[in-house]
Amino acid sequence: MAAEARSTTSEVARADERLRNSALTDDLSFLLARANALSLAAGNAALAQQGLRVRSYSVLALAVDDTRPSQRDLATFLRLDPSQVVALVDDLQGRGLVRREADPADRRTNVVVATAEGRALFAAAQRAARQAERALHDVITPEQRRTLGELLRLLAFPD
Amino acid sequence: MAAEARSTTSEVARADERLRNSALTDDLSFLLARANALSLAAGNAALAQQGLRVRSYSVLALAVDDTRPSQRDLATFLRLDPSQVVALVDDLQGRGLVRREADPADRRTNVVVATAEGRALFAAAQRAARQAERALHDVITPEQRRTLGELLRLLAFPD
DNA sequence: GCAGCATCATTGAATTTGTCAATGATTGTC
DNA sequence: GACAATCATTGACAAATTCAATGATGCTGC
Repeated sequence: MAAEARSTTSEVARADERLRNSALTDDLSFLLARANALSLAAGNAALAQQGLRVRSYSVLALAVDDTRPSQRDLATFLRLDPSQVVALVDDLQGRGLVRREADPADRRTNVVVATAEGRALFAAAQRAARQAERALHDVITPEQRRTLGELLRLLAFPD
Repeated sequence: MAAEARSTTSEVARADERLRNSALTDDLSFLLARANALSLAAGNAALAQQGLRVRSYSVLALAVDDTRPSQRDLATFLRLDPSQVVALVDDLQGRGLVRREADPADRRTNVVVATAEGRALFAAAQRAARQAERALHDVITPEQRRTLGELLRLLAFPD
């Protein structure tokens, strides 16, 4: 019979309930971190079928655009160390998804561009990513999604 | 004498500008990730003076509350692997900031509670964290901050 | 022109974070 | 009282983060 165990489903739920009333829950940073963790997990799961992770997907996305970013540009924009970009581009290039092209204007830099295969894979990956994102975000209305995007953009790109 | 180099300040800014118009910028997941990266960096910097990181700060925050969470509760709530919680609590306990207490109702679990020192340190850390957060978030109005909090809560705790 | 400083990509190392499997102690179930 | 499940813990490994050093190239000022 034992005293009511705290590990019962209802008890665990109650513990979670209690924690949700903690001070942390008013902390934008915490909410940001938790929402991001969920989003990242869902994204990685959705992209796994294309052999991508959120990281490499982001690099590929920028390579697919006609922006011709240098590796430095990618590092700055994605908030990565330049050495991480080397590894990411190495991987994508090794799979024939992107190319490093010489920049005629500056021979120090590599411009990263997607190959045809890269574009094709990205198209499929984007569909998977969008679907996963939609599933995650259908707890809020499209209107709220727009608002959220605007607010996050302000935080993510404070000028 | 050399064609206009792309590494000029204005050129880098232009590259960044171009990237900001990329498809990624419409991606809530990406914005979430970037905003979180900034927030995390600022948080860790602010908490460094107390010898804390965002991680350990979060654990301490929940231990300071009178919620008496088990380590499993902390893992679930913070989306950490239970083994990570072990390391975090080990560290905090080693510094005398928290205690593991036996749960009379279930001898398998440890309840994590803050010591007096832990509470004192947390108070200082919270001030530092709030100040850093304020600096980060003063690009949006208090009203927007409230809205953002509500929306993030929906994403972070989808029930 | 060229000397000195800055920037880019790259390598390598150290640290932190994320993920998983296995284990002993305990608990709940039947 | 046997059996499955849960908790904390350990250990191993992959991924991500951070930092310093380096060779090639570009820029600045003289």
